[in-house]
Amino acid sequence: MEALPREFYLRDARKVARDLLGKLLVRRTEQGILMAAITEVEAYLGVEDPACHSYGDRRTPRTQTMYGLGGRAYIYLIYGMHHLLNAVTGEEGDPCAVLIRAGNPAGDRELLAQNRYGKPYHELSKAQLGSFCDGPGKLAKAFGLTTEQNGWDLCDSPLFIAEGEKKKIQIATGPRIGVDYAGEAAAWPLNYRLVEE
DNA sequence: ACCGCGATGCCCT
DNA sequence: GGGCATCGCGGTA
Repeated sequence: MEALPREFYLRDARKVARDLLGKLLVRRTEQGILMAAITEVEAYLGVEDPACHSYGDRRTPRTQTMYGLGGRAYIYLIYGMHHLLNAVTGEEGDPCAVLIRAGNPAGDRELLAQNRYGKPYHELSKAQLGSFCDGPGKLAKAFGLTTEQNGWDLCDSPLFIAEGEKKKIQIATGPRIGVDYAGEAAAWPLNYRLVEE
């Protein structure tokens, strides 16, 4: 399993977002490997996007990672308790990113289950099985991600994104979630999700 | 099913 | 000191 190359990320965030659907998010740990197929993402378009943390060229300690070269992981804490994972896109100095909002667990689920619910996979309820990684906070939790991994290079670290199943997919777009404060920009069709067949 | 709300800490003004 | 790229619970149907 191989990480997507740097060039994948050095493009418009909207293109990267679409192309991330169906790809495999992977984390290697000493205990094993964690995987999920990406099913929902959102593009954040940098200094001219009122919903983006870097809107208006806000260079702060938090947004520093977004200003770096595309392909790094931008992870931050929200609401005092949830971590959110983004892939930085574009060239250095162009602070855009794609938020990974949801995925389907893949491969061995044991480590994901342990991180997410503190229980072995076979003890999970039906409801728990169905809401494993269906939100950005849940996904980060299942993968054990915190600000400790902020800045990790998705092209050269144990956290990366790999090619998924090659099959035809259908993509639905919509408004971005939870950014009403951004006014009209919240309605920009920058949320992308896989349509279930 | 859907709705409302509280949790909780860090960032930025 | 205000607000946040969320989640899960407990209420009402």
